[in-house]
Amino acid sequence: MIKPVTIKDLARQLNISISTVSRALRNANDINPDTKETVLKLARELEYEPNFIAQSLVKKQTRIIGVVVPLINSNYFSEALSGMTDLAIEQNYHLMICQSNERVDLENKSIRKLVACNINGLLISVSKDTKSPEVIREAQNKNIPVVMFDRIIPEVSCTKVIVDEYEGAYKAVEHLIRKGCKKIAHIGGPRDLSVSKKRKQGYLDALRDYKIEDDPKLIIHCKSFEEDASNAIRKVLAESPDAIFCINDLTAIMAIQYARKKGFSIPGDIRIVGFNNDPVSGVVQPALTTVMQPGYEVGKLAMGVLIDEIEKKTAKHKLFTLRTRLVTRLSSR
Amino acid sequence: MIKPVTIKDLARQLNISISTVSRALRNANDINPDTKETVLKLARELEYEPNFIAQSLVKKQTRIIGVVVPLINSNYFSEALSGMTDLAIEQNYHLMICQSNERVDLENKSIRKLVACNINGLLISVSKDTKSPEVIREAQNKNIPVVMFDRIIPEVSCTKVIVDEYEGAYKAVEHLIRKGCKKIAHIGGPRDLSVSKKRKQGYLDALRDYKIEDDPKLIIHCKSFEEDASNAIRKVLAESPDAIFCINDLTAIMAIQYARKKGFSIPGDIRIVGFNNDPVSGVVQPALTTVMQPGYEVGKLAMGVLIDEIEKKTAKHKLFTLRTRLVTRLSSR
DNA sequence: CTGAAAGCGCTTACAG
DNA sequence: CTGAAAGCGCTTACAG
Repeated sequence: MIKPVTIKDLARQLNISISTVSRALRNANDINPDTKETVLKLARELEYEPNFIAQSLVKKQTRIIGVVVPLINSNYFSEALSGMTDLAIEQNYHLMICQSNERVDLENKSIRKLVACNINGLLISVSKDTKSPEVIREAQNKNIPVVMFDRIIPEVSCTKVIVDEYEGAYKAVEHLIRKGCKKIAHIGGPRDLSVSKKRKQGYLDALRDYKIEDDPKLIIHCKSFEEDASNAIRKVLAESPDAIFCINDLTAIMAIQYARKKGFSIPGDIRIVGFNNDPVSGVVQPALTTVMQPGYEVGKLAMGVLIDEIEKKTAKHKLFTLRTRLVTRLSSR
Repeated sequence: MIKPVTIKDLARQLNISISTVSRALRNANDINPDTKETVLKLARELEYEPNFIAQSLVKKQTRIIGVVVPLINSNYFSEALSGMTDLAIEQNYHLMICQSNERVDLENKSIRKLVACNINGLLISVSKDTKSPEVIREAQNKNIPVVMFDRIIPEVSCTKVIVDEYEGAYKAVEHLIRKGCKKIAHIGGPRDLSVSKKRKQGYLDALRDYKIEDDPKLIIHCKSFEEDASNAIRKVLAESPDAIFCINDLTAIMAIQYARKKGFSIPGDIRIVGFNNDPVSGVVQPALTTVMQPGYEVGKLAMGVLIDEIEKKTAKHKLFTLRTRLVTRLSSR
């Protein structure tokens, strides 16, 4: 094991003080150019590398940004992480990424660990069950800028970056209306999730704006995203709608398959629209019309505003809302 | 701005020395149980968190592990990252994740940055174009254990974790043969990628073992994964095969759709098998038979062996090969 | 069992 | 311009 070269080694060999070496290394202005040159030369020869940890300790600045997401392995979050990572490396920041696996306890543990690592900023998208802002506030109280994205909670006052789900849903339903649909059903998500509420509101408002009365029988909530969908689809089909706006692509695809099995043609008898623009939506038959959320951009923007807050020490606590894009495919033509 | 609680604060409030506080905190054995209890109680009350940076400096151990992947936003890699993250947090390690975006220069830049952060270990899956092991060796020369996974290169001597692609391909083709297929085509990937070679070899060996002669006209390589597929599919179909083994799921799905458009029934006329078990493979019509690669397990295992090397300072440079699983679905029934 | 002291590698007022 | 000194928050021999 070779011991790394330190400023002490340089100082000793040159017979000068470590303060001077330090100044030469970080290109201070109050130093004799010749001295500086000598130091730099030796540093190069010995392949001196400053110890990042020691620097962090004294400067109380690590350039590490902590990221907590519910899960890494999701198309949306991995896109967001991708955007964050690209910007971070460009700006010379380092990322520590944790996943909560949708568990509040692991989420809190991760945040605390990150804080203990002296992160300079925190980027977080909370788990489904996170209600309490306590641990995030702990971080803020330690003067760590926090930016929330996607899964935000109102209790935390900080800059937030989200996607305009409401508008996305509105556009999707408007599109169906313009195609001539009059009886548009909605398969929603868990009732109290903010995502579900916003998408449903977009649906309701689009109907209202086009003078279509909403019918409670056409609206079914799933208790979870995975389990209930087929049940919901069965119920909704019994009401013979001419279109279904689904909470996400997976649900929409299940709806398509169920409807086809029952002899309906898509989009002939029923038009179907999903949400997310999952890679899968482009390859199913028929290809699924869906609402694209700009995950990469969300990540990049969130990272950008966080870095701003870290460097300018400004905390405006703004809300950034990115727009969605309707991706029209065969399932609604 | 609240300054974080330090052991000094604890010591002052309890009127004992910082050495004692330190010992209580790290559960040393030469400490009075009562003293320890008091310290821990106060620590809990004040929400004391040890300063990682300070600990790292004195222990010369950061517990940070650097990870470099070609891209985060891929089903396979995000699964692997997920496995790594889960194990890392359990073992009290921290992850710094970078993506190379398949660019050798960014890959090298990331590795160097990670090394400057005093990472204790490096986990890497190289970009498509990485040929030279130089920068990885730089890390090894600084005594940083390196584990490669998935995209490995032979020039680096280190522990490696991969999936048995060969066997996966073999099993897929064997399955087709057992279904009675005699004329099995293969749409391969870029010719010189190790993935492509191994999967093709599995294909060839399965044919040979079952006394089916291979026919060069039934084997088409795509120059890239994205562009060439449709072209390849057209050519292959012209040879009227009774099955196609595709390099990945996306190609397989394109093949299914093209074949159906041409009036073939799947699996009636042609059986089709993909590779990866992408989430999409379960939802397309017909559902796609494919080879599942255990991404999460690869990540977890790679992290596990890396931590072993870090802690036990052993470097056996073993090769770990995880097995695939054939997921049989409608497209090959 | 406990405390005083040295030290991890670096930065930065403060004097000179 | 340069050096001595204090300090970042912690650990760990060493004495007692």
